[in-house]
Amino acid sequence: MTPATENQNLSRRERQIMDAVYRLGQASAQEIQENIPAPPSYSAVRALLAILVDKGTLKHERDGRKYIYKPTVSPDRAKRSALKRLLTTFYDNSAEKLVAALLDPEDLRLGDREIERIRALVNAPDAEGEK
Amino acid sequence: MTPATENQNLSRRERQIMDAVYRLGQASAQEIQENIPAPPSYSAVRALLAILVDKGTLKHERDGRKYIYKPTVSPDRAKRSALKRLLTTFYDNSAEKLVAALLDPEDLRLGDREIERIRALVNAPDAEGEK
DNA sequence: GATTGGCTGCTAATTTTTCAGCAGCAATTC
DNA sequence: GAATTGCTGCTGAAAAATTAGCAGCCAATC
Repeated sequence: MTPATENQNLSRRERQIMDAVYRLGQASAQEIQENIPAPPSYSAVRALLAILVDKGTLKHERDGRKYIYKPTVSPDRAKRSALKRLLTTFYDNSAEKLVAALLDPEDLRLGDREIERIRALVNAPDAEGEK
Repeated sequence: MTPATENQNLSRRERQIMDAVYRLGQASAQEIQENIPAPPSYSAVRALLAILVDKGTLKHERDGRKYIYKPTVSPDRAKRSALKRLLTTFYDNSAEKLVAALLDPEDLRLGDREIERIRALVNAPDAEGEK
């Protein structure tokens, strides 16, 4: 009876919608539609949203006359879960490999600033007391 | 005309199978079945595999009498793509935030060893020449 | 107070996904 | 050389996902 932490069982469209919501933090049906690659009709989006609310992965609040949708799982938990999944699927559960990829200019092009900030982060004496 | 880099259009089962293949590097139908959470019948797995080969996201090679399945997209490209997706969906496109999450003991519990290696990696003078 | 705009809830139908079963084939075992 | 084992290819059917359309409601506008 795992709660909504179960991301695995979402359909393609459902997943797209969840991604959009996570990206936006929260959003109206219309905003969500605008944030999906090749979006279906507005009405289809709303149908999917209703399904997701029913499944318990999204909740909605009234904002004036419209609904604003938010994930039921806290962004933090969702991030953590996605990060772990990435690690196990692609990086052999090695944080080191992931960081290496992050630094690899073939992969991403980080600015010197960003690298500097990462360096500071990692070198901080309390690399575990943080947050 | 993006090639098989397009991960987005896979169904739930297809996605599960691809994840298993990426995790394993390469695998037989049977191994794949064993690596899926609540797997369908062997025969269903093979049906899905055939679809994926047809879609061009997997290729197979004979190994003796059986097939070994591999992604058509190189693991490197797949990793990069997944990493970027994680960044944009959950970390606001900030590598720094991602590293912070990596170091956060709430998220992962990295060993001191691992942290040390990451530190070395980041501090390497050629934080961009690295491969 | 009638009209318009933007949103909801619901429904039915099409399309896609998912599944299991069957026949065939080659190697291995007896 | 017959039987067994483990795999492939194919097919039809059930289940799930995806879609668009319609009616209703509330508030703002004229």
